[in-house]
Amino acid sequence: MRQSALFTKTRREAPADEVAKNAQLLVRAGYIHKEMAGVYSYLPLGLRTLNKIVQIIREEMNAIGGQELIMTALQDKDLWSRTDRWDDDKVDNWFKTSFKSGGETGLAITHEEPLTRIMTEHISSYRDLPVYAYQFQNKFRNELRAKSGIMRGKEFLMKDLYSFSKDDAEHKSFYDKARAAYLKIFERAGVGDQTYVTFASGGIFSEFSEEFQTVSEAGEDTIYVDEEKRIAINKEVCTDEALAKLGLEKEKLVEKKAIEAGNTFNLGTRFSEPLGLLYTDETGARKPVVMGSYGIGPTRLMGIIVEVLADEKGLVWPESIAPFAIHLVSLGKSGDDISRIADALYDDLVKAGVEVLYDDRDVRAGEKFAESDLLGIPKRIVVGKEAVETEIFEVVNRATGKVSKTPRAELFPSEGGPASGRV
RNA sequence: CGGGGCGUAGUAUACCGGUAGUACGCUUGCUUUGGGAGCAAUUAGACCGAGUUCGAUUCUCGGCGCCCCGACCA
Repeated sequence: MRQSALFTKTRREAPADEVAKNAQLLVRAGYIHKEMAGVYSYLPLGLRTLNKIVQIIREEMNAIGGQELIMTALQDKDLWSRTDRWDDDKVDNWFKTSFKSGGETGLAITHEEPLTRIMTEHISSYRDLPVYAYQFQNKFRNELRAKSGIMRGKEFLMKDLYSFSKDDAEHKSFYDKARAAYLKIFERAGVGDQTYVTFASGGIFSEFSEEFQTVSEAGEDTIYVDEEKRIAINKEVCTDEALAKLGLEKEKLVEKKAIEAGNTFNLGTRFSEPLGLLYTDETGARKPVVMGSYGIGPTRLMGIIVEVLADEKGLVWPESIAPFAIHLVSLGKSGDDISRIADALYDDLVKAGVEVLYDDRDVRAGEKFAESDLLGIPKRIVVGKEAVETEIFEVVNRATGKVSKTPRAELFPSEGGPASGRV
């Protein structure tokens, strides 16, 4: 895309009402717009980035047998009353509203109840199990205090997958697959090294749940990490008893600040029993379905990646989730030789299937470079006088700052091998 | 929800009981052209309501909104 056609602008100064690094940089770079406290819109660059994250998650969920659907935001009060999760005493962060025709509704905080009910129409025999279903959907949580930019909002995108299994053994087998898939997602999103499976409170469902915690100073949680085993335990549940149960030694643990990037729960029959999700087994006996739920917030993950990878110049995206693979920066003026070379390179890169943001504006070089750094696209190709004379282009790696001189032909994805710059 | 702070141009900020200044941006002209350049001109502003006062953007109260600490965080 030509940058001259991009409607968003960058800002030199951070907004006065944001303290979190992720929100400051994303607003400055024009990726997001703050609508209200804890409520953000995703502008073209932000949406492209978010969609990359969503697609990685989708691929990994599909790979373990997940089937994608989408449920409603508006929720049925009666349904939630049946699992005792409607009253504000029980769940205090509902956004509730009413129908003009009478009766209450609420905006979904999560989707165990509606999906369990849906499954009662589709699961009746052991032959129908297991089933794995997931969605990407905006969740609404009426937080008393939104904070940390896009990492803890009142409206945010969530990937939630639910598993429906015959028994604990079948559930456990899938649960382990889901854990592995989650680790792969964080790996692909560029924060694998910093992300640990972390034992945490299971809330009202189970003794423990597993959180996926990404180490960062911006984190709200404190975890104790065992670097060797690459697992951690949340401070909230870190007792001698828990450590013994998990086989962790106190001396080997290192305290870190971390952000919860994902969470998986063993739900057992907490929802299937009250909502009547039963199946008939081989012997003709009626049994409740064993459930699990698995959440990752793509918008939060986007914030985490900013927190972990950004530097003093601005955003730094891994290739896998950057809004564009290449930032092509022309230092020419429209109509001159430099511009013609840059235009031709842009056209050829697009034809080759490379996602390019082309800074074709008549703006000074310094401003273009500063903006390019802020936007955080992994590779910058600079077209200056040298390129006109030699067909050799300057390629700058945003993360490392390394500059390399590259002949035109090598700017294109190679046949067969790993495509450089291709996404 | 407890405590604290703050609302001034598109953005970031300053001063003041006598209707507001700066920087960036925007628009225009000239210069400049590999790290947010320079000069000049232009454009544009006191969250809402009530009160005190001759006069309120400034003081008081209420509302709304935003931020921070804590609590909370299926």
